[in-house]
Parts: sequence; C-alpha cells; structure tokens
Amino acid sequence: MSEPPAASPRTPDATRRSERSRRAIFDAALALVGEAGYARTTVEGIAARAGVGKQTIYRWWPSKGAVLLDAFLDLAGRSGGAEAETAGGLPDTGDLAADLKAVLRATVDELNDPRFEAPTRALTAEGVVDPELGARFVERLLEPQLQLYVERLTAAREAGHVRPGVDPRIALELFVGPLTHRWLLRTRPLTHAYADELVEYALHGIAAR
Amino acid sequence: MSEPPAASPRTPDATRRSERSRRAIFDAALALVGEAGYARTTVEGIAARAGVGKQTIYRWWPSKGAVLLDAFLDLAGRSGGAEAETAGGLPDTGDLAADLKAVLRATVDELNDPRFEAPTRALTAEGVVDPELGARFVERLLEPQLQLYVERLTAAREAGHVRPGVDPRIALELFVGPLTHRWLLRTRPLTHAYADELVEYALHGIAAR
Amino acid sequence: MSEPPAASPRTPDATRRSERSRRAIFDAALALVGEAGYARTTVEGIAARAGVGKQTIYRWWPSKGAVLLDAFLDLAGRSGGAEAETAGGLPDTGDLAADLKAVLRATVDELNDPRFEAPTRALTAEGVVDPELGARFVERLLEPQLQLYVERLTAAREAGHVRPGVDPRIALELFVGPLTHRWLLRTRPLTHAYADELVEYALHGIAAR
Amino acid sequence: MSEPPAASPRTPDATRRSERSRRAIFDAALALVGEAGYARTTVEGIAARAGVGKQTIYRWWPSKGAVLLDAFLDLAGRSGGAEAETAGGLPDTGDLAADLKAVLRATVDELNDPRFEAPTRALTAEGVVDPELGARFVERLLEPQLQLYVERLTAAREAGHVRPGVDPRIALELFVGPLTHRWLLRTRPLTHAYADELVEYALHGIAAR
DNA sequence: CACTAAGCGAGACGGTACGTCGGGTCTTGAC
DNA sequence: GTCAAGACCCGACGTACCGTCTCGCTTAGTG
Repeated sequence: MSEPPAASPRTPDATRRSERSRRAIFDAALALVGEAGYARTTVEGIAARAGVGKQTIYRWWPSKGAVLLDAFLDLAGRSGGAEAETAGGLPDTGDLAADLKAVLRATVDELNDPRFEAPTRALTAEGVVDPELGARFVERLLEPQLQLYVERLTAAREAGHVRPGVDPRIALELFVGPLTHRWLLRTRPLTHAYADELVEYALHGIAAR
Repeated sequence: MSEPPAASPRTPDATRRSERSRRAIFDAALALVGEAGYARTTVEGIAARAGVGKQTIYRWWPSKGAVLLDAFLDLAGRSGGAEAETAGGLPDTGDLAADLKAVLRATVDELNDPRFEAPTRALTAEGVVDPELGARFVERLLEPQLQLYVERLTAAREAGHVRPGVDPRIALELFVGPLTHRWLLRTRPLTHAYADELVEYALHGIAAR
Repeated sequence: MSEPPAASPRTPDATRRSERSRRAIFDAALALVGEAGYARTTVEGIAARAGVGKQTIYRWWPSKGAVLLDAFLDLAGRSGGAEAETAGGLPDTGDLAADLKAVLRATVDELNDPRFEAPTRALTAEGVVDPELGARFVERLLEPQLQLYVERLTAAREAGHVRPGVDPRIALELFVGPLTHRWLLRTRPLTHAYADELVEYALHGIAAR
Repeated sequence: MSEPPAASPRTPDATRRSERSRRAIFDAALALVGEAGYARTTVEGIAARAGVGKQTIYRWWPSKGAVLLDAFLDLAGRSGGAEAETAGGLPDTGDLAADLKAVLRATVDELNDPRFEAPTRALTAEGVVDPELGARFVERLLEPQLQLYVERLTAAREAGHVRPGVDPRIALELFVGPLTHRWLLRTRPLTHAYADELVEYALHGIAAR
C-alpha cells in the first residue's frame, strides 16, 4: 500500500524545506509591505531583504500575493489575533447587544491599527481581483471569524434574544458588511460610536413598528 | 486684464485636445480590461490598441487607474447606467420594502453582469489600495448612488415608515454593505432571494421583540 | 519607386539611434573584456557600466558576442589598426622576403600586445563556435587583411619572384596559418625569429632540390 | 610510518570512485554536446542525463570544459582515432609527398565528420580562451599527433628528401597550420584537393627558383 | 499667409522587476 | 565516504513596461 508520488510536475520536496528561509521571507515581506506599501513591494525586494534567492520564493509560492497571504496568516497565527479569538469564541455575557458592540469595537480598532491596515487592504484588494487568492483569504482568515458570529447568534436565538426564523449567516452580514464597506471604500470614518449605532440598527431594524 | 497662464508646470491646453484620441483610449482601455483583466492591461497596450502615442495618455492622466476610472465613468455616462438612475431617483411607490427590493435586485443583476464585473472589481480594488483614486471613485460613482438611498429613506421617515431617529446615511449601509461584502469577497452567491431577505432583515432587525 | 519597409519584424528605427549610447556601450564592453575577460563580461555589466538600459543593447545586438565584435571593429577603425594597413596595402620594396618578414613581425607584435590579445582571442573563439559571428568576423576583419597578401603575392608573381602557377589565396595561408596556429593553441612562443623562419620555409619549401 | 592524508583540502578518494558514473557522465556529455552544442550543454543537464548528482561531477572535475575534455579523450581512446594513429605512426612509403597527402586527406575527413566537429570545435574554442584547458588539450591530444609529423619529417630529412637544415617542428606547421586555419575560421572549404595542393606548396615553396 | 506653438503618433531611452536558468555549495538518507 | 537527489544563495539571462524624452507631422490660432 505504497503512497503514490505527487502527480503535479516539479513538486519540491517539502521535508527538505528550510524553515529559516521561510521565516525570513515572511518577516521581510511584512516589513516591506508595511514600509513601502503592497504595490511597491517586489519579490526581488523580499528575497534581498530576507537574504534568500529569488528561486527559493518561486519554488514555494506562485506569486507575490500568495507569499503575502501566507505571511499574513503566519502573523495572525503568531500574534494570536484571529486564532485567540477563534479559540475562545465571541463573548457571551447574555447581553447580545453589548457583546456585539464589544466585538465590533475591537474590529474597528484592528482595522484602524496601521500595523494591520496596509497588508490587510493589500490582500483584500488582491483577493477582489484574483479569485483564487480571494478564496484562500476568505477560507483561511475571514470565514473562521464569521463562524464565531454564527455561533453567537445561534446561541442568542436559542436564548430567545433573536427572532426564531433568523438565518445567522445572513444576520451576521448586517454587522460585518457595513463595517467592511466603510473601511474598504473609506466613505465615512470608522469609530466606536458607529459600531454601537450599527448594532442598534441591525438588531432592531429601521422600520417604524 | 489678461489671465496669466495656469501656475502648474506643464499644464496641457485642454482646448486643443483630440476628442478622437480620448474616445479611442477609453474604448481600448475597457476592451483590454475586459479581455485580459486589469493587471495584464498596460498603458503601453492601451496606447497601441488605441493607435495613440504613450505620451498622449500620460499627458492627460497620471496613471493606468485614472484612465480606467475615466473610461468607466464615460461608459456609465453613455450606457446610462448610473446616470439614468441618478437622474430619476429611487422608485417611490409608497411601499418602502418593495422599492428597496427592486433596487437591490437591479444592483445584484448589474454586479453579476460580466460586462461590468471585471472593470468594476478592478477599480474598486485599486481604490482600496490607492486612497486618491478611491476617493475619486467614491465621489464620482458611489456617493451619487448612495445619495439616492438617503433621499428615499428620508422620504420614508417623513412618511412615517421609518423610525424617527434613524440616520439615513447609516441605515443605507445595512442594505448596501452586506451586498458589497458578498460581491467583493465572494463569500456567498448574490441572488434576488438574498436581496429580498436582506431588505426584510434590515427593515425589521433581528432581535426578538 | 518607393523603398519598401524592412521586412523583418520589430526593426528599430536606426535614424533615431543614440550615438552617445552606442559609443558608451563600445567603451564599456572593451573595458570589461580587458579587465575581467570575455567569459566574466556580461550584457548586464556592459549596460551598467555604459549607463544604459539593457534593452538598448538587446535592441541593436542579438548577443554579447555581436556587441563585442562591433566594439572591436569600432576600435580597429578608430585606432587605425587594420584600416590604416588596409588602406596602404602591404609594403612592396621589391624584396618579397623582406616585406613579408616585416609584415609578419608586425603581426606577431600585435598578437602579443595585451591590449588586443584578450578581445581578439575571445572573438575568435566565439567565431569558432558560432558560425554566424565567425562569418562576420572573417568578412569584416580577417578577409580584408588576407586580401592584402593576395595583392602583394600577385604583384610578386608578375614580377617573377613567385612561381607562375601559384594561387595567392593558398600561398598566403602558408604564412598566416602557422602563425595563427601557434597563437591560438599556444603550442610555441610567437617571436620575430619565428616569423623570419616561417617566411624562409614557406618561400622555398622544405623539400631537398 | 603511516602516510599522512594528501595535503590538498577535500581530496576525494579515487579508489572508491564509481566507474559506472564516470562512464555515464562521459556518454551524457558527448551526447549533449552533439545534440545541443557546447554552449547549451550544462553541468546540470549532464548530471540529469547521466542519472548522477551534480556533486559527483563537481567532485571530480573543476569545470564543464574539463569534463568534456576528458570525455573527448575517452572517446578518442575508445574509438581508436588518435591513439591508433599515434601507435602506428605516420605512413612511410618512402614517398614523402604521397604520405603527407594521405595523412592530410584523412585529417580533412575527420574535421568534416559531424560526429567530431562539434565537440572538437567546442574544446578548441574553450582552449583558446582558457589557457589551462588549452594546455591540457594540446598536451594530451594535439602534441602527440604533431610528434608523428616530427618523426616522419626527421626520417625524410635523414633519407635526403628534406633539406638538411630544416627544423621539423617548424616545418610541420606548414601543413597543419593552414589546414587548421581554414577549419577554425571557415575561410574556405576543406577538401582533398586542398590537402594535396598544400603539400605541394609546402614541400617546394612558392618562390621562383 | 506665413509663422509660431501646441497636440499628436511613434518609438528610443534609462530603468526596475519579472520569472527562469544554471552555477557551485551544502545537506540528507541510502548503500 | 561515495553516491543520487535536490534545496539553497546567487548572478545573469532576455522580456515587459514604466514614465520621460525627442523626433517629424498635422493643425490651429496669431501677427
């Protein structure tokens, strides 16, 4: 029952991969995007800064975007950002509005944090245009976080705080969608006050009773 | 009292501009983005396809993105898309939910139209990363459309169909934000059914009474 | 009776060519070959040293060898090496042996001159392996010089100093061939004494009467 | 009194060398030079074709040229080309002119044989530019053959067919030099007729008595 | 009606980065 | 300790575009 060799042409041997280079590439990539922006970051620049041959990058990633996505996932994993939240789940004090406000305020802070802003914008934009990259981005970063909303909203529904028929998968977009819209398109500033208002509007709707 | 020449260095004389070239550039730009995608579209390519010197492009636009934004605005203006809607305003049958559903369904159709998808995605992504371009994009294309929501929602509030305290500028994002989120990030398909549900959720909120 | 445009695809417009760049490329190329040798000279290095874009080299020459051949032809033309000799023809004092010895001694000196040795060896070697380059090398540099031998030997034949049936084109190789052989393959040192002996042997043959 | 290990750093142990790999490398090298030419033949390609690690090549040879020189020597040794001739010496029928013509005709045939042409040209060119390689080439391949001329011409001198004062080492170049000149520089085609004429000219000189 | 003076098509230019190839070194695991 | 395999750092390849810069050539508007 032997394992067949990988089908794809030119598949490098991952067991021989240099962990040292991998980390250096991530560090260099994030640093450059932070300093010069995504567009002015180049594979050549990353390689030079990481003290690595260009081929070592092209051996393991197909494009600049892919490198940066992995670098960003690595960063998120290390600095516990998403992972910690993912592990713990959204807060559940019993007060749905308060919990959502706390989460959205934290999201606002993160989106305003310049450390994260440049690479996140860059990756999101890249994903908007490159479906494959976008899919990985959503699957690995966004979807796990959205799933937390699903869980919290489901719990709230079972607790009777949310109308019985509501689909959490759609409901969550009432919170996340507007926030993302403001942030990506810069139509209005992202503030805690806005986060609070958004929760109120989304929870209670805008129609007169 | 003769007017001195414009202060800025190297300001071209717009009165002598070749309309013929301007149109050819727009056509070439849109065609190329449609065929090859934004990333593979180049200024050089646009010039060649338009039968125009590169300098003629650089004389009038600072970047590829700017050319495409103008080309897109021109397209929108010509094919009446946004302009026609802008002129007429959102429908007002007295039934807010029905009117919003109609508008959102139309938006869904437009976002799913392959003719518009590629350039719109490209421009949006570019605007996400380039604040200046993003600002022009929002100001010239997005904001006029959002203003229509403001008007319709204000009218609805005055008619007593929307709660008195509601800020239309925030309320509109409950509709537009989730739609944009789905479209840009491709988290779920964009359908008429979704548009309808969105209107219901946003109008009535998700909280149990 | 209009001139048809050049058939070849992507033919650059020679009338717009930058003479300044052309010279800078020649100078850089010759300098680098002299300093680092042919093998360690690169197109990239030539471009950098000449303060020129790589494309400017590739626009006008197909290969490193071609650049160097032209650089060398230019050098020969400027420093009058071949051209001056070509213009004047071989000396004709009436004493064929003495004239040939003078010429061969001069050739020995030139082949031993380090300024010429490196690039000449490099080009010759390249021509040995690349027939096209070799053909140009022979046609532009070698053949004009060999032609001088043909003329001098023909004159000598008419003056009765050379046997009537002798083909000058073959005869000249008795002088040039052995010299080149020694120089290219470094089998024995190249000296004036050797040049003199060569003339004696070739003129009178080695067979006993 | 045990022998200390060889002084040089990293001297591989020749006794453990894989004969199998050595032959595979030679075969691959010759095949590739024949198929793609010397310039397009790479160490990597040789290793891959030979089913050998690159290091196995670099362990035993300093350069591509060195591998090919050895491969060529091996070929010459095997197919008896030079060796057989070397062993037997030049023919000596008593008729110097006829013997030389026979030998030169055979050389012409060999130089025109496409099997030998590519690698021989490549090695010669490499030797023209790389003195060390050139020296090995001359010593191992060329000089043994030239020595045969020395022997034959010495015999001829003793038999009174060659003038007494003639230095065979110089005389031989009258035959070999022009031939090599034509072959390397491709100035004129290499034919049997040319070989014959060359012998006549060199034996009897070109000067009128 | 000539005479500037711009916009224009064309494309050469100095550059930067691309993605690939191969050089020569080093490491791993099998023999 | 050699060997096959191949990852690694590095330098160069030849190409694609960038944005700038001349070139003639229309094409107005002015003197």
